[in-house]
Amino acid sequence: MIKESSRLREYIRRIQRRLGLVDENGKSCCGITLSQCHSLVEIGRAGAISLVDLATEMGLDKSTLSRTVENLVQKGYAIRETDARNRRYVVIKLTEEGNSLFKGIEKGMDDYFDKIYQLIPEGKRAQVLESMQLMLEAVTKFECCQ
Amino acid sequence: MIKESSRLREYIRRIQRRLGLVDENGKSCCGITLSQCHSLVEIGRAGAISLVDLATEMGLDKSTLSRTVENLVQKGYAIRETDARNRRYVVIKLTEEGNSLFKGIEKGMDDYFDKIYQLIPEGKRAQVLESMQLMLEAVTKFECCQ
DNA sequence: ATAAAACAGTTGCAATATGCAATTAATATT
DNA sequence: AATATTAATTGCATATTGCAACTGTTTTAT
Repeated sequence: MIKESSRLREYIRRIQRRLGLVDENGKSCCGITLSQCHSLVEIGRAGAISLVDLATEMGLDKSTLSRTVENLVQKGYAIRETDARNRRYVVIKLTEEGNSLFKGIEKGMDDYFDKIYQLIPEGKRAQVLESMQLMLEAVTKFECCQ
Repeated sequence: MIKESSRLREYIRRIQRRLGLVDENGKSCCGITLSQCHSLVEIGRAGAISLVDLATEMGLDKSTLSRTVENLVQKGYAIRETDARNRRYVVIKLTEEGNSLFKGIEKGMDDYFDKIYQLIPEGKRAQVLESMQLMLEAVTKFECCQ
């Protein structure tokens, strides 16, 4: 007999793998790498963000993000300005072009999740949604209280 | 009003991020890299596997896996033998030491998911489990039928 | 007020990961 | 028997990542 928590683990493992593939596919259409894509989306969501905040948000070293942002700037998708109120900070934003790329990525992901959602039996959708929320709460609780 | 599929997307996004952190922590205690850890677990689960099968299973190029396996061999966690029945193949297996590392990783992950499962309200656990299964079915269906 | 500490960001360095293409060796096909 | 296919390895190029050192800016402490 298999433990229920093991079943949970296995489901999540497989879902993660599938979603990883989606991520990979998304990459190829952007003309940017996956890391750059992730950074771009974070910047787009934030609107404007400093380097350390971006690094913290993404769980990566600031040096890594410094370079990734540099790449996005090179490609014309982002700009860096020094923060007038505190000149240690840079304010990272998307350019027009970066913003439309961001919107495109967001739309692509939304479309994907629309389709996924439709593939869940209609009578089960609300339950799945609630369950994902419960799942998120569980993993979040674990983080802070372990 | 936020679309339900967008809520789904956001939940999954955050869960993924949390689980990624777990993965990262798991890494540091192993003395091996995350990629090596993933490969080791795949080999451990398979018992014995060829390089191409491993690469296919993990969705990576066989050259990448060739090197990762080489690293695991170097560290004494895996062995490569040529398959007697078809000498083009190598049979990749874990050594004693690799196997106990594998078991340790599996145990760590199982313990983690046990705790997560306990953090889900008792009356909701069965529902969450069923929902994860439905979610997996949905993303799998999308893959094959899109 | 000035010296020291803390902080944000960048850059040099090293390790790892990854895919493609070419190569080698073994097996299957014609 | 010759050719094609397949499994694995290796050379090459690129990307990712973190740590540590360094610069410039702001905050804190004396």
